[in-house]
Amino acid sequence: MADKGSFFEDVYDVVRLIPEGRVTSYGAIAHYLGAVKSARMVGWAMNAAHGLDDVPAHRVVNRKGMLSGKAHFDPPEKMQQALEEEGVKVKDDAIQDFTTVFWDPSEELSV
DNA sequence: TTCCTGACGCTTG
DNA sequence: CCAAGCGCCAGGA
Repeated sequence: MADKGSFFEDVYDVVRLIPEGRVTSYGAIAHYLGAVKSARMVGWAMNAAHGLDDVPAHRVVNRKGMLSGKAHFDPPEKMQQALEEEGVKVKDDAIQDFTTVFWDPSEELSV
């Protein structure tokens, strides 16, 4: 968060702070960054995070809890697998108990 | 420099 | 209630 070279770095930082077994939505991250209307930018940032192994993109889903970006992973199935490994139940490319495992940066990071 | 596309989200029909 | 369209910001060609 200190060095904000680009909007992406901010996103990466927040995603990296996502605790294990928890997930968040693009909109939540965008909201935390102050770009509520730019949820798409968050997703875009994740696209650039492709080469970053420090960014657990598999913990980021859309507001419905669906693994929308699953198709963008190296092995698409790895996203669901990684989530289940952390204790997150996934069914039909959708996170179960999404509201329970949901992690809001604005709440946990207390702005 | 201009046009198009894109891991989303909300409002309206 | 379900489905479709529009809005937004930024990067790449």
